[in-house]
Amino acid sequence: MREPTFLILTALAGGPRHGYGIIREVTTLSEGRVTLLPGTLYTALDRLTAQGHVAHDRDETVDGRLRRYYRLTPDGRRALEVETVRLRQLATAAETRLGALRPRTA
Amino acid sequence: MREPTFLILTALAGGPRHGYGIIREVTTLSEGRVTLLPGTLYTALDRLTAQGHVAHDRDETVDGRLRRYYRLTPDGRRALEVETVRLRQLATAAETRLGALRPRTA
DNA sequence: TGACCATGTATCGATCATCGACATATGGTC
DNA sequence: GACCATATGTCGATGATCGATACATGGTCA
Repeated sequence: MREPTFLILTALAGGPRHGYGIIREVTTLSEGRVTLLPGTLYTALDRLTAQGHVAHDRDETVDGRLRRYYRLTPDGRRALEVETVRLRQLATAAETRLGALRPRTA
Repeated sequence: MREPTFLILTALAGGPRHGYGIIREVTTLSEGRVTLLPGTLYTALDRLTAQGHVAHDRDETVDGRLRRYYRLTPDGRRALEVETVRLRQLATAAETRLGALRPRTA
């Protein structure tokens, strides 16, 4: 799973959101580092829906504009949990090796 | 940066290694989860060398077999550090949202 | 009035790291 | 003689992401 997909699932872990809302949430939770492109988001949502990680929630119309909401499925939540553990293990493994060769300054 | 590339840099953060040594080291540090394929490893090493993240270290011949060693450059070390921080931030962001909706059992 | 921006969903070709299979060679074991 | 571990390398296919584009609404600003 790549970063944009991970961030989409993370955004939905905070509750159902519509596409554009996911884009803004991902910008926020990545601290401005990642700006989701429409092409990435909507193809990812289609793929995640087909995989059962995400489900269509409801449609709303606000000010004449459609909002299509998505939510994380129990399956998607599990996938995100597994992925989170993986990322933490990777970070720890790298930190161990980086730290071993570079003694602390203080 | 994707997982195989990250693991290659992490393996080299422990000191210079030759290709096959990297494959075994990656298997170890990923706890058996990732087995690097030759196609992934050697194209990645070429790419990382061109990017300046990795450099050719030395060649050895052991039992009639060539060993081509690579090492992490200061640039590669910095890239790995940046990437590690990124992974940790991603994991933390996800854990916050996962935890918020699923109260602790104890 | 017209330009521009934020909101909102959607498609499509290009890019590029990885995958999977294959090639080639040596040395040891069964 | 077959097979496996060691060791480096190429090549076509796959697939998520990128970048551009399209289209529609409502608000602001000149």
